[in-house]
Amino acid sequence: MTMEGDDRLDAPELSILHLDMDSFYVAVEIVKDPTLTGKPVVVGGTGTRGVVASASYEARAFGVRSAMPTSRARRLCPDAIFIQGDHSAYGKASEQIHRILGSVTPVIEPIALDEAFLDVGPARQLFGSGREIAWMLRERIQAELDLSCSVGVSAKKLFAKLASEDAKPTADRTGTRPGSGVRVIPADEEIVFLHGLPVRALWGVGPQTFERLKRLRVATIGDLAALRKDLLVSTFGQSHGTHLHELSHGRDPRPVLSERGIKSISHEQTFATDLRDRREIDDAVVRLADAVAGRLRAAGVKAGTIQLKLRFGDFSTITRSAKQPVGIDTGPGVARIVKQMLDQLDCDPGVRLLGISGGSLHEPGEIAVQLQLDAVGSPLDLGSKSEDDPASEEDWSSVSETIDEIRAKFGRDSIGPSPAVTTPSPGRDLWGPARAELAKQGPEHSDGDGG
DNA sequence: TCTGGGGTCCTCTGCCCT
DNA sequence: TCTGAGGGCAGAGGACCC
Repeated sequence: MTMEGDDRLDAPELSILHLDMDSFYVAVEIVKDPTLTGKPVVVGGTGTRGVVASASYEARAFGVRSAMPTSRARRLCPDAIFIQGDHSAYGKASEQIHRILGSVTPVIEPIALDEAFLDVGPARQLFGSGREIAWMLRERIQAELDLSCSVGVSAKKLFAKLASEDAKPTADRTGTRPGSGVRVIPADEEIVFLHGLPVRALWGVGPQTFERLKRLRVATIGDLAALRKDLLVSTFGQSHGTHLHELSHGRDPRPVLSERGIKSISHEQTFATDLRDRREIDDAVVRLADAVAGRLRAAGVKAGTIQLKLRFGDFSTITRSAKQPVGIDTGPGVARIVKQMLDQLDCDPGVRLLGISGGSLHEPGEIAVQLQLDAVGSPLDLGSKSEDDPASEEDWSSVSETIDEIRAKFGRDSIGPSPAVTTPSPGRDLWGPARAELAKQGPEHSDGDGG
């Protein structure tokens, strides 16, 4: 089905697809409640400190954007319908989307719940050109899930990503306009397309880099390409400078990677009001540690490093991390390490956000324990076990297994350390302080399925 | 205007060792 | 024994992505 007179759009090298769902969270909410169709809808934290996770195009027409504080979104669009969000529903929709994608190619690189790169090179014989596969996927997702997406097609990830953005619907003060749905960028159009775009469109140019580029009088990617590589390297460092230089010239050799192992697992929570009482902070530590540990066990890994993140009332943020002699995957183990780090810090200014992350992940037994000649009094000295001894992690492991079994049967919040039971443990279905506010209302509002 | 949550990667800095 | 240079490593923080 080649478009007449333009075989370039079906060239065999155009096999990299970037699929991006259109205002995904809102779209899923509309499937759940079709009466929301055509209305300004905002998904995100509904508390005083939340931000917008996704906005319908009707809301975007009022200037509402992702990552915008919800308080501002409310001012811009007072009539918008604000929804806390239901991450489990988004996860299920994402699984269904990936099932459809997987029926076409096994080479899928998930970027987020609503976004993925695909290499459809091997699928061309069965399903046609990259452009034809893009339309087919788009139509199937619309027909089977009632969700809309935009697809970019190119020979490189860089252009596939920019093309999907170009194919998206748009919204501004003058109203909303549908996008093309699929955009193909053939090889001979790459540079013209690229150099006309604002430099902010480039992958890796965030607010900070954008400000520094502005000072170099760079507005478009074409302007960036005109700069010498050594200037970019001296301004942004070897890695980032080279990256910008290469991308600005359309060079992007990155393959679509279907296997991307997780490197860390984290949970963080912004509190409705800053915490000053150490007991309240410890309760939050226990909840977050329990959530992180649960996910570590679910992933079948242990953490070799535990990281603590604190954001204070003035928005200043610090991190502390501690390497562990033994892999950690239990809530009490994680909590003990974090509390030790907290003991060294001054929380008096008030803790706005607390985060816990497990890194240096490895399978149980993969690494292990760092051998020490002087084992007596070391973490390996099992003869001197105590609450604060990392070796007691072993004791908690069997308890944690039992907890996991009970949760599998009766729900996530059916059992856990007391702060995690009375307050829903952080999950992925609420944003921001709204969760904490909900938690304050009592256990009957727990988002688990009870027990 | 007032800034979420989850994750990755990079740079800088300080410490330790040779 | 002391000192400085340089490499390796880990911790902390920043920037970016969705």
